[in-house]
Amino acid sequence: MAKQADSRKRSVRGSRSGRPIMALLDLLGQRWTLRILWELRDATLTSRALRTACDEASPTVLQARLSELREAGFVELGEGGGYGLTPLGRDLCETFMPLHRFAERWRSKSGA
Amino acid sequence: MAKQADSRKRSVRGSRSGRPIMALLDLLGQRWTLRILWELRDATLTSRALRTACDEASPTVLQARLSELREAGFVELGEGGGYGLTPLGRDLCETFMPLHRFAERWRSKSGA
DNA sequence: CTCTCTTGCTACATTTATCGTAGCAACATG
DNA sequence: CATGTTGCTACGATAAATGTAGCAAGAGAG
Repeated sequence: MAKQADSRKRSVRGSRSGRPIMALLDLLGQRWTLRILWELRDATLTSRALRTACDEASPTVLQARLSELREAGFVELGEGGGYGLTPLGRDLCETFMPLHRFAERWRSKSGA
Repeated sequence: MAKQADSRKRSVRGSRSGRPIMALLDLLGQRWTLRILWELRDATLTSRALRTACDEASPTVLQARLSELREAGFVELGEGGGYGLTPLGRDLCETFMPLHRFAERWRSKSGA
């Protein structure tokens, strides 16, 4: 039940414009994808630990996302078990790490 | 049919951890949210122009996302019509603008 | 006023994605 | 052998997205 051969060319769903930014936006715009990358940002987690970290999300989606992220080359399954970011995945994580700071600023805008 | 009073406190769905980064990740992790922000990054678009830009996504979801993004304070509807980014929204866009560069690098990793 | 075109926005039936529970085989420890 | 991990999957129930159609309000033309 292989999902797709290459998520860099054949985009995740919807917009198949060919532009890599769209494929990336599509991939990240799926539920739990951003969250998974975030939780893996500085730790290697087993599938079950990841599930716990992700608010007990259903393993069905988690596995699906994990497969896509592995295909994309962002996440890998270590030999002794446990998921972790690849160098490329870590690079991607760095890219939207400023989101954390922004989120704090965002709350203070009107949330109290 | 107001969705929620404040997406900074009452998270979009699923994970209600209270941490603003989670609320933000949840909001951005919904279909079309990232895309909408991206398409609005340097242009004010009417709802229909946005729909065209977003690969003819259904107006139902687009309106829903637009409402959420307006509540979040990222997007606003101009007086003469047309959606645009607020200063805060522009700020958020800047945050993941490096994603574009990353996407290009990503493709070149093994895509050809 | 009427006809036309655009704006933002919505209804509703169909399709797709996600949830939640349960369970599998493989491997290890005792 | 039993117990407890690991990654991963099946499947019915529920929530979300799609696609088509259409609404009221406003602007401009005749």
